[in-house]
Amino acid sequence: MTGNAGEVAVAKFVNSSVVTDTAIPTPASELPAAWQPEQVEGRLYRRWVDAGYFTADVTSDKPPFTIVLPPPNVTGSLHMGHALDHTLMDAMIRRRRMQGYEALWLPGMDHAGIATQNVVERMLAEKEGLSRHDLGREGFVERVWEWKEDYGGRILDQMKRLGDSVDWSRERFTMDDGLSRAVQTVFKRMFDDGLIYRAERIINWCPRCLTALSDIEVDHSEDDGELVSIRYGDGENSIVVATTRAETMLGDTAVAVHPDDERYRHLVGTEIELPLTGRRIPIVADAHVDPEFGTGAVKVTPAHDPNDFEIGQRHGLPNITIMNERAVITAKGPFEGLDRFEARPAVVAALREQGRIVKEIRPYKHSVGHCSRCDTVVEPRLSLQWWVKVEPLAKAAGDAVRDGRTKIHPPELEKRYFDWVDNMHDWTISRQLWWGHRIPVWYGPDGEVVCLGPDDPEPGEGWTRDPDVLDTWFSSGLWPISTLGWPERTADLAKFYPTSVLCTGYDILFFWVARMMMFGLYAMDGVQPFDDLYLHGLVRDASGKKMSKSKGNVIDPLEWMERYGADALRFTLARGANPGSDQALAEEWAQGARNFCTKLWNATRFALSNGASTAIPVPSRESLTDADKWILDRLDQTVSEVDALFEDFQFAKLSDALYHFTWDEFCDWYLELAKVQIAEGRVTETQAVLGHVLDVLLRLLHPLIPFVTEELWTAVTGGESVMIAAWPAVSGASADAGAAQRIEGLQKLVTEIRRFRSEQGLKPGQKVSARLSGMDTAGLAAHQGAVATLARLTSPQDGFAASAALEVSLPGSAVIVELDLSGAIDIEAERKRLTKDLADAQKELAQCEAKLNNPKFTEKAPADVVDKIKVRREVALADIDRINTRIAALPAA
RNA sequence: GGGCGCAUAGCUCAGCGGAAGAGCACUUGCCUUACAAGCAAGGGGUCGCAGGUUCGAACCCUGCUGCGCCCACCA
Repeated sequence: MTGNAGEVAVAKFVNSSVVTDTAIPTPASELPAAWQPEQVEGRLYRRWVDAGYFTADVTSDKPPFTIVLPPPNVTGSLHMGHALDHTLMDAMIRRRRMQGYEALWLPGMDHAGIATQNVVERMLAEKEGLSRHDLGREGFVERVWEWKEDYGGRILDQMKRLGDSVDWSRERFTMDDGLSRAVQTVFKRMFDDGLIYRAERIINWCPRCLTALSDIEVDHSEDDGELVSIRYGDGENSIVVATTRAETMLGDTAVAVHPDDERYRHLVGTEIELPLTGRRIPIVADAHVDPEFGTGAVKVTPAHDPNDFEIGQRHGLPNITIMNERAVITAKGPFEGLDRFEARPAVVAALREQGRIVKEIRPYKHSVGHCSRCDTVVEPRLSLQWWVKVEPLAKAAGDAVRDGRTKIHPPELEKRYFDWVDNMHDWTISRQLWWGHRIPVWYGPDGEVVCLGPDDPEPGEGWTRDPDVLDTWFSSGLWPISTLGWPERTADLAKFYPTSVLCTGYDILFFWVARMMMFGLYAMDGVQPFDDLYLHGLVRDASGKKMSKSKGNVIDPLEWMERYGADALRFTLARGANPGSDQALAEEWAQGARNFCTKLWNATRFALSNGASTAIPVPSRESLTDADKWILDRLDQTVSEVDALFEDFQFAKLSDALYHFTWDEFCDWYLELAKVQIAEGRVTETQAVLGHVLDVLLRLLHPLIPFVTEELWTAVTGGESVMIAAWPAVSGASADAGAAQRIEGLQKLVTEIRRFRSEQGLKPGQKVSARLSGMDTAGLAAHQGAVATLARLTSPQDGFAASAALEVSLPGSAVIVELDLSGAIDIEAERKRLTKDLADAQKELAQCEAKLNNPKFTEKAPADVVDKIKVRREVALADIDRINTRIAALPAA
């Protein structure tokens, strides 16, 4: 029965029935009466770290299994999303480690450009009244590093609370020397390959952060605004345009209409006067204009709108910038110096005074972009920035998934991935910040532009370096390769790349995952950065709403860990993790998981107090009882089920399988049957089976709930650590169907008797005298004692007088239970019970007959289905017969 | 404007062509010598609505309704 995995754990005891002086299992009395995680978790975690269990050995011959931790922001702290993410990764890593892989889980942090710069700027302003400009670039960056040392990375300590078995010896930071080297190297290579270029275009600009933003750093929301229709020009040749941003009309350089629009055909090519400015602007025809929308005429502001910019390019229009970087109007005239939101009503008022406002819709709901870091309304701005030409990179990223080198789980999300990589725009990578990787480009006195690699000497006098830094996602995108030492061909890179699984929430598929794919494939000559991409859902509150600070429904994982333990939090999250779908989280769930840990604790403690031990060899199969064989077979089935579910990233289902095996089968039935076996004198054999089942079960549970299993497993086996024990393997023994059927029969019999007792109002503890017949034919002769104990029956004595009886139908037979209740039974309760059973049986019969009387069913349905229905009909008929007999035997009311 | 997903027990969710399931909540009885963070027994669902395919539909198809999410350059 013991698989090869089990033998590792048991090996040191097998040859001695007498426990020797080496590794004596902890006596049960030494386990505290209750599982108190807060007193144990920290100690266990330190022991694991000190023992070096988390450290991956690059020189080992074991096959590699690698996960890189999605680097949390240096400013961040652990939230439920991390807790879920980390729980799943840790479970995978721990299992692989136990399976004999060289498992590497690589941790680290992201420097989080804008977020960190904002945090430090705010702190400087509050504490010292200083702006970053007061300190200057170098001084400020120095202060950010100081901040990072003092306050950054709190999340790393919080990860230890969760039990993350990450390799701390390999911890990285996106701004450390090695990773900066990787950034500069890849930048230079892409620059040389023409994949990075500089261009003046309309970008998303945050007037508060004063930097460019990429498309994904902009959040869109439906906001209340206004739609104002303005008449340009006068008389016959006037034209009406509509806008939500009236202030931008100061920068208009044309009005556009659709080329096929009859209404305006005569105006195309003419000029019209732009109000308030006196400038004359052309009317152009452009297919981009939707003739159905509004008046079918559009004002064109090339310097302040991406569409207008394109129209401007097509028609050679000038770009007139009318705002500065803080979105303050710079156009000469009465509006100069006004903020864009002050200028808007002012412009409208001025136009109204001239009678040029034709229509005003207010409020007008439309989509408005906001800075994802500070929520300021983004301003499209014409500016010179650095770009990544994504087309070839994105194509490779798509192909890696298309040809199966990287598999996405769940596959439903593939489409989203393809939609993204197949339609990606070029990526703005320059940021007007100080905190980040500075762009390695220098400008010479005569307009030269030079990109340098990390080992190139810097140019001398007269050259200046580009002041901008790179988008944070640029360095995050390199994470799977840079953390392993790229661009050096390190041993780590050779052994651990490509990484095995990338595990993260589907919400950052585009932000991060697509970028890692592009960079990984590019830098590693077409080798994908990960084999499997597992995307889990988001953690929501109890009613399924997204957690957010403003809603006040954020749950702090640390609080739950304090209240219920890290294992309980982990089990709760794993149990809710169905692939691709979000999970709701209520505190009761965590209580349930805590209860599960307690149950496991008590069961193990009880087994140990009865001498459960892995030091005793499990008896040969022939000498096992039905109960032993049943629980060992079920354990075996659970091992293969859990394994298959792990391979398929089905964390909710495997958690559920383990929960039910532990509670419903091992605790509720096997432990009770084991008590009987021990009482009947079958001591060492039962102790061996108990020890073995616990050994395997605790190893199976360890990836999910590492702390409690470590504490219990070392007590049961005397082994060093369950972390380094072998992962359970299927035994290979074929399951004993007969034993399983007999145990199921026993369960049904006991449950029916308990039900009868409950309905008769008998106290659970009260013993009842009873006579069982038909046990032999049912194959339950050996289980007489167990049934009696579990159903609280005593043998009939002299003077036994059956006052009630029930029949329990089992496959192929029935057991009759006659009970002496020493007095009147509750006839009405009994009648009610039998009537309900009768109704159930009759309903069953009716369903079967309806099918069997339908010739189409008997002709077309497969034979095995028809046979099954026939058997069900026979059982129902027999049940009805028995129940009717019982009802007839009841005294009249 | 496109695309995707979801509607199953009071709540949160599995099941996705052959007897309606789990956890929590609920009812009843129990401190029965591992566990009251527990034990035992029990109640509860015409599987969103309307059609269709099939011997058979929660499950497949069509339409509808109601939610949710993603993408997009709707002035």
